[in-house]
Amino acid sequence: MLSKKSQYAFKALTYLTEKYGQGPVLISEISKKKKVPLKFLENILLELKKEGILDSKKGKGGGYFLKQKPEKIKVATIIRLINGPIAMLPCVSLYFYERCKNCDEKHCGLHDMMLEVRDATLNIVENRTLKDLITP
Amino acid sequence: MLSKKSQYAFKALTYLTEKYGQGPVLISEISKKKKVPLKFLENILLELKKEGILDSKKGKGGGYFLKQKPEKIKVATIIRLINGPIAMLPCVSLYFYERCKNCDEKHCGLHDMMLEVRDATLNIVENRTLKDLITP
DNA sequence: ATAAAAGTCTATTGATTTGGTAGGGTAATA
DNA sequence: TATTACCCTACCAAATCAATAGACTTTTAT
Repeated sequence: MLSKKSQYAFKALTYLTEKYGQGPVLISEISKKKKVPLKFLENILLELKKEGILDSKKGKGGGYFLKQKPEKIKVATIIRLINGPIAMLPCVSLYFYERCKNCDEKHCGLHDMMLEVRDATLNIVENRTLKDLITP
Repeated sequence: MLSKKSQYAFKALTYLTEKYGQGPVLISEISKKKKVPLKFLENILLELKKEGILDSKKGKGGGYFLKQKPEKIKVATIIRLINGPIAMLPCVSLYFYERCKNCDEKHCGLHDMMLEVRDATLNIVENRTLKDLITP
Protein backbone atom coordinates (compact mmCIF):
# COMPACT_ATOMS: atom_id res chain seq x y z
CA MET A 1 0.00 0.00 0.00
CA LEU A 2 1.08 3.56 -0.67
CA SER A 3 1.73 5.55 2.50
CA LYS A 4 -0.46 8.48 3.48
CA LYS A 5 2.45 10.69 2.55
CA SER A 6 2.42 9.30 -1.00
CA GLN A 7 -1.30 9.77 -1.31
CA TYR A 8 -0.95 13.37 -0.15
CA ALA A 9 1.88 13.88 -2.62
CA PHE A 10 -0.32 12.70 -5.49
CA LYS A 11 -3.18 14.92 -4.35
CA ALA A 12 -0.88 17.92 -4.34
CA LEU A 13 0.72 17.03 -7.65
CA THR A 14 -2.56 16.53 -9.46
CA TYR A 15 -3.71 19.89 -8.11
CA LEU A 16 -0.54 21.53 -9.37
CA THR A 17 -1.05 19.79 -12.68
CA GLU A 18 -4.49 21.33 -13.03
CA LYS A 19 -3.00 24.74 -12.25
CA TYR A 20 0.02 24.26 -14.47
CA GLY A 21 1.03 27.40 -16.35
CA GLN A 22 -0.98 29.66 -14.05
CA GLY A 23 1.87 30.70 -11.78
CA PRO A 24 2.82 29.66 -8.23
CA VAL A 25 0.23 28.01 -5.99
CA LEU A 26 0.16 28.56 -2.23
CA ILE A 27 0.84 25.60 0.06
CA SER A 28 -2.10 26.77 2.12
CA GLU A 29 -4.37 26.66 -0.93
CA ILE A 30 -3.38 23.09 -1.75
CA SER A 31 -3.78 22.15 1.89
CA LYS A 32 -7.32 23.52 2.00
CA LYS A 33 -8.52 22.28 -1.36
CA LYS A 34 -7.04 18.81 -1.02
CA LYS A 35 -7.55 18.43 2.74
CA VAL A 36 -3.92 17.71 3.53
CA PRO A 37 -2.42 18.80 6.90
CA LEU A 38 -0.55 22.04 6.21
CA LYS A 39 2.75 21.37 7.95
CA PHE A 40 2.91 17.82 6.67
CA LEU A 41 2.30 19.12 3.18
CA GLU A 42 5.15 21.61 3.58
CA ASN A 43 7.54 18.72 4.21
CA ILE A 44 6.30 16.80 1.22
CA LEU A 45 6.50 19.71 -1.20
CA LEU A 46 9.94 20.65 0.03
CA GLU A 47 11.09 17.10 -0.55
CA LEU A 48 9.63 17.07 -4.05
CA LYS A 49 11.45 20.32 -4.72
CA LYS A 50 14.77 18.90 -3.56
CA GLU A 51 14.20 15.92 -5.82
CA GLY A 52 13.70 18.22 -8.76
CA ILE A 53 10.01 17.67 -9.35
CA LEU A 54 8.79 21.02 -8.08
CA ASP A 55 10.11 24.53 -7.95
CA SER A 56 8.99 27.45 -5.79
CA LYS A 57 8.96 31.19 -5.52
CA LYS A 58 9.32 33.02 -2.23
CA GLY A 59 7.72 36.18 -0.95
CA LYS A 60 4.40 37.72 -1.85
CA GLY A 61 2.87 36.11 -4.92
CA GLY A 62 5.02 33.05 -4.33
CA GLY A 63 4.17 29.37 -4.05
CA TYR A 64 4.90 26.02 -5.64
CA PHE A 65 4.68 24.86 -9.23
CA LEU A 66 5.75 21.93 -11.39
CA LYS A 67 9.30 22.24 -12.64
CA GLN A 68 8.51 20.40 -15.87
CA LYS A 69 5.47 19.83 -18.01
CA PRO A 70 2.99 17.39 -16.41
CA GLU A 71 3.41 14.98 -19.31
CA LYS A 72 7.12 14.74 -18.51
CA ILE A 73 6.68 13.56 -14.92
CA LYS A 74 6.18 9.82 -14.63
CA VAL A 75 4.02 8.28 -11.91
CA ALA A 76 6.72 5.69 -11.29
CA THR A 77 9.20 8.44 -10.43
CA ILE A 78 6.90 9.90 -7.78
CA ILE A 79 6.19 6.52 -6.21
CA ARG A 80 9.90 5.73 -5.95
CA LEU A 81 10.75 9.13 -4.48
CA ILE A 82 8.07 9.27 -1.83
CA ASN A 83 7.06 5.67 -1.22
CA GLY A 84 10.12 3.65 -2.13
CA PRO A 85 10.44 0.38 -4.06
CA ILE A 86 7.70 -0.64 -6.45
CA ALA A 87 8.69 -4.31 -6.53
CA MET A 88 7.47 -6.75 -3.89
CA LEU A 89 10.91 -8.18 -3.18
CA PRO A 90 14.33 -6.53 -2.96
CA CYS A 91 15.76 -9.14 -5.33
CA VAL A 92 13.48 -8.05 -8.18
CA SER A 93 13.76 -4.31 -7.66
CA LEU A 94 15.43 -2.17 -10.31
CA TYR A 95 16.18 0.87 -8.18
CA PHE A 96 16.42 -0.73 -4.71
CA TYR A 97 17.96 -4.06 -5.62
CA GLU A 98 19.40 -6.33 -2.93
CA ARG A 99 20.70 -9.81 -3.49
CA CYS A 100 18.63 -12.64 -2.02
CA LYS A 101 20.25 -14.34 0.92
CA ASN A 102 19.95 -18.12 1.00
CA CYS A 103 18.02 -18.23 -2.22
CA ASP A 104 19.40 -18.77 -5.67
CA GLU A 105 17.71 -16.24 -7.90
CA LYS A 106 18.28 -18.49 -10.89
CA HIS A 107 16.06 -21.23 -9.48
CA CYS A 108 13.57 -19.44 -7.27
CA GLY A 109 9.91 -19.64 -8.23
CA LEU A 110 8.93 -16.76 -5.98
CA HIS A 111 11.59 -14.58 -7.56
CA ASP A 112 10.35 -15.39 -11.05
CA MET A 113 6.75 -14.68 -10.17
CA MET A 114 7.55 -11.40 -8.43
CA LEU A 115 9.54 -10.38 -11.47
CA GLU A 116 6.41 -10.82 -13.55
CA VAL A 117 4.41 -8.77 -11.07
CA ARG A 118 6.99 -6.03 -11.14
CA ASP A 119 6.99 -5.89 -14.93
CA ALA A 120 3.21 -5.83 -15.09
CA THR A 121 3.17 -2.93 -12.64
CA LEU A 122 5.98 -0.99 -14.28
CA ASN A 123 4.31 -1.40 -17.62
CA ILE A 124 1.58 0.80 -16.25
CA VAL A 125 3.25 3.29 -13.92
CA GLU A 126 6.27 3.91 -16.14
CA ASN A 127 4.02 4.86 -19.03
CA ARG A 128 1.70 7.14 -17.16
CA THR A 129 2.42 10.76 -16.25
CA LEU A 130 0.81 13.38 -14.04
CA LYS A 131 -1.12 14.58 -17.06
CA ASP A 132 -2.83 11.20 -17.31
CA LEU A 133 -4.09 11.56 -13.75
CA ILE A 134 -6.30 14.56 -14.37
CA THR A 135 -9.61 14.34 -16.16
CA PRO A 136 -9.48 16.19 -19.47
CA MET B 1 7.44 -4.54 -0.44
CA LEU B 2 6.61 -7.79 1.28
CA SER B 3 7.59 -7.82 4.94
CA LYS B 4 10.32 -10.10 6.24
CA LYS B 5 7.58 -12.11 7.87
CA SER B 6 5.96 -12.70 4.49
CA GLN B 7 9.23 -13.70 2.91
CA TYR B 8 9.82 -16.15 5.75
CA ALA B 9 6.31 -17.51 5.31
CA PHE B 10 6.95 -18.19 1.63
CA LYS B 11 10.26 -19.87 2.39
CA ALA B 12 8.55 -22.17 4.88
CA LEU B 13 5.61 -22.87 2.60
CA THR B 14 7.74 -23.74 -0.40
CA TYR B 15 9.74 -26.07 1.81
CA LEU B 16 6.55 -27.73 3.02
CA THR B 17 5.41 -27.95 -0.59
CA GLU B 18 8.56 -29.85 -1.53
CA LYS B 19 7.94 -32.20 1.40
CA TYR B 20 4.23 -32.56 0.73
CA GLY B 21 2.91 -36.07 1.32
CA GLN B 22 5.95 -37.09 3.35
CA GLY B 23 4.45 -36.50 6.78
CA PRO B 24 4.97 -33.73 9.35
CA VAL B 25 8.06 -31.51 9.14
CA LEU B 26 9.75 -30.10 12.23
CA ILE B 27 9.76 -26.33 12.79
CA SER B 28 13.43 -26.68 13.68
CA GLU B 29 14.15 -28.38 10.36
CA ILE B 30 12.49 -25.60 8.38
CA SER B 31 14.26 -23.02 10.50
CA LYS B 32 17.68 -24.56 9.78
CA LYS B 33 17.19 -25.30 6.09
CA LYS B 34 15.60 -21.99 5.25
CA LYS B 35 17.61 -19.83 7.69
CA VAL B 36 14.58 -18.40 9.46
CA PRO B 37 14.78 -17.49 13.19
CA LEU B 38 13.20 -20.40 15.05
CA LYS B 39 10.88 -18.55 17.40
CA PHE B 40 9.78 -16.12 14.73
CA LEU B 41 9.00 -19.05 12.50
CA GLU B 42 6.92 -20.65 15.27
CA ASN B 43 4.66 -17.60 15.31
CA ILE B 44 4.30 -17.56 11.56
CA LEU B 45 3.46 -21.25 11.26
CA LEU B 46 0.99 -21.02 14.12
CA GLU B 47 -0.72 -18.14 12.39
CA LEU B 48 -0.89 -20.04 9.11
CA LYS B 49 -2.42 -22.92 10.99
CA LYS B 50 -5.08 -20.74 12.57
CA GLU B 51 -5.88 -19.38 9.12
CA GLY B 52 -6.42 -22.88 7.82
CA ILE B 53 -3.40 -23.14 5.53
CA LEU B 54 -1.38 -25.53 7.66
CA ASP B 55 -2.09 -28.32 10.09
CA SER B 56 0.17 -29.85 12.71
CA LYS B 57 0.82 -32.90 14.78
CA LYS B 58 2.17 -32.74 18.31
CA GLY B 59 4.57 -34.99 20.15
CA LYS B 60 7.34 -37.19 18.85
CA GLY B 61 7.18 -37.57 15.07
CA GLY B 62 5.08 -34.41 14.90
CA GLY B 63 5.51 -31.25 12.90
CA TYR B 64 3.76 -29.05 10.36
CA PHE B 65 2.31 -29.89 6.98
CA LEU B 66 0.09 -28.33 4.32
CA LYS B 67 -3.60 -28.80 5.03
CA GLN B 68 -4.46 -28.93 1.32
CA LYS B 69 -2.67 -29.88 -1.85
CA PRO B 70 -0.06 -27.29 -2.91
CA GLU B 71 -1.96 -26.63 -6.14
CA LYS B 72 -5.00 -25.57 -4.11
CA ILE B 73 -3.22 -22.81 -2.16
CA LYS B 74 -3.09 -19.52 -4.03
CA VAL B 75 -0.19 -17.12 -3.64
CA ALA B 76 -2.67 -14.25 -3.35
CA THR B 77 -4.20 -15.89 -0.27
CA ILE B 78 -0.86 -16.07 1.50
CA ILE B 79 0.05 -12.48 0.70
CA ARG B 80 -3.28 -11.23 2.04
CA LEU B 81 -3.03 -13.30 5.22
CA ILE B 82 0.52 -12.41 6.19
CA ASN B 83 1.26 -9.16 4.41
CA GLY B 84 -2.12 -7.50 3.99
CA PRO B 85 -3.62 -5.66 1.02
CA ILE B 86 -2.28 -6.30 -2.47
CA ALA B 87 -3.64 -3.08 -3.96
CA MET B 88 -1.73 0.19 -3.70
CA LEU B 89 -4.70 2.19 -2.44
CA PRO B 90 -7.49 1.29 -0.01
CA CYS B 91 -10.09 2.50 -2.52
CA VAL B 92 -9.09 -0.12 -5.09
CA SER B 93 -8.68 -3.04 -2.69
CA LEU B 94 -11.04 -6.00 -2.94
CA TYR B 95 -10.47 -7.43 0.52
CA PHE B 96 -9.42 -4.31 2.43
CA TYR B 97 -11.59 -1.72 0.73
CA GLU B 98 -12.04 1.73 2.23
CA ARG B 99 -13.85 4.60 0.59
CA CYS B 100 -11.71 7.51 -0.58
CA LYS B 101 -12.12 10.64 1.49
CA ASN B 102 -12.27 13.88 -0.48
CA CYS B 103 -11.91 12.15 -3.79
CA ASP B 104 -14.66 11.05 -6.09
CA GLU B 105 -13.77 7.54 -7.21
CA LYS B 106 -15.78 8.03 -10.37
CA HIS B 107 -13.54 10.82 -11.60
CA CYS B 108 -10.16 10.10 -10.10
CA GLY B 109 -7.28 9.37 -12.43
CA LEU B 110 -5.12 7.91 -9.70
CA HIS B 111 -7.92 5.57 -8.68
CA ASP B 112 -8.34 4.36 -12.26
CA MET B 113 -4.66 3.76 -12.73
CA MET B 114 -4.26 1.93 -9.44
CA LEU B 115 -7.20 -0.24 -10.39
CA GLU B 116 -5.29 -1.28 -13.50
CA VAL B 117 -2.21 -2.02 -11.42
CA ARG B 118 -4.24 -4.10 -9.03
CA ASP B 119 -5.81 -6.12 -11.82
CA ALA B 120 -2.46 -6.71 -13.48
CA THR B 121 -1.06 -7.96 -10.19
CA LEU B 122 -4.04 -10.10 -9.28
CA ASN B 123 -3.98 -11.63 -12.72
CA ILE B 124 -0.68 -13.15 -11.71
CA VAL B 125 -0.92 -13.92 -8.00
CA GLU B 126 -4.51 -15.21 -8.12
CA ASN B 127 -3.57 -17.72 -10.76
CA ARG B 128 -0.42 -19.01 -9.16
CA THR B 129 -0.26 -21.58 -6.35
CA LEU B 130 2.41 -22.91 -4.05
CA LYS B 131 3.03 -25.68 -6.55
CA ASP B 132 4.06 -23.11 -9.14
CA LEU B 133 6.73 -21.80 -6.79
CA ILE B 134 8.82 -24.94 -6.69
CA THR B 135 11.02 -26.01 -9.54
CA PRO B 136 9.69 -29.21 -11.11
C1' DA C 1 3.26 -44.84 33.51
C1' DT C 2 6.35 -41.51 32.17
C1' DA C 3 9.85 -39.00 29.97
C1' DA C 4 10.93 -36.76 26.04
C1' DA C 5 9.46 -34.53 21.95
C1' DA C 6 7.13 -30.98 19.76
C1' DG C 7 3.79 -27.67 19.07
C1' DT C 8 1.01 -23.68 21.86
C1' DC C 9 0.53 -19.51 24.10
C1' DT C 10 1.47 -14.95 26.25
C1' DA C 11 4.30 -11.26 26.70
C1' DT C 12 7.88 -8.32 26.10
C1' DT C 13 11.39 -5.78 23.79
C1' DG C 14 14.04 -2.67 20.80
C1' DA C 15 14.29 -0.53 16.41
C1' DT C 16 12.23 1.71 12.80
C1' DT C 17 8.64 3.94 10.28
C1' DT C 18 4.60 6.68 10.01
C1' DG C 19 1.91 10.64 10.51
C1' DG C 20 1.98 14.79 12.24
C1' DT C 21 3.22 19.26 15.05
C1' DA C 22 5.95 23.46 16.62
C1' DG C 23 8.34 27.41 15.89
C1' DG C 24 11.69 30.22 14.42
C1' DG C 25 14.69 31.49 10.11
C1' DT C 26 15.34 33.37 5.55
C1' DA C 27 14.47 35.30 1.17
C1' DA C 28 11.73 38.00 -2.05
C1' DT C 29 8.67 41.52 -3.37
C1' DA C 30 5.15 45.13 -3.33
C1' DT D 1 10.78 47.94 5.01
C1' DA D 2 7.04 45.24 6.36
C1' DT D 3 4.78 41.47 4.96
C1' DT D 4 4.34 37.33 2.71
C1' DA D 5 5.54 32.75 2.03
C1' DC D 6 8.73 29.19 1.66
C1' DC D 7 12.81 26.88 4.46
C1' DC D 8 14.72 24.33 8.08
C1' DT D 9 15.41 21.81 12.36
C1' DA D 10 13.65 19.45 15.80
C1' DC D 11 10.50 16.85 18.16
C1' DC D 12 6.72 13.62 19.36
C1' DA D 13 3.17 9.80 19.80
C1' DA D 14 1.52 5.82 17.90
C1' DA D 15 1.96 1.97 15.13
C1' DT D 16 4.40 -1.63 12.93
C1' DC D 17 8.22 -4.78 12.36
C1' DA D 18 11.46 -8.25 13.67
C1' DA D 19 12.68 -10.99 17.03
C1' DT D 20 13.12 -13.25 21.66
C1' DA D 21 11.87 -15.50 26.22
C1' DG D 22 9.87 -18.74 28.81
C1' DA D 23 6.47 -21.43 30.57
C1' DC D 24 2.70 -24.71 29.22
C1' DT D 25 0.25 -28.59 26.94
C1' DT D 26 -0.42 -32.42 24.28
C1' DT D 27 1.17 -36.54 22.14
C1' DT D 28 3.66 -40.61 21.46
C1' DA D 29 7.26 -44.11 22.09
C1' DT D 30 9.23 -46.89 25.28
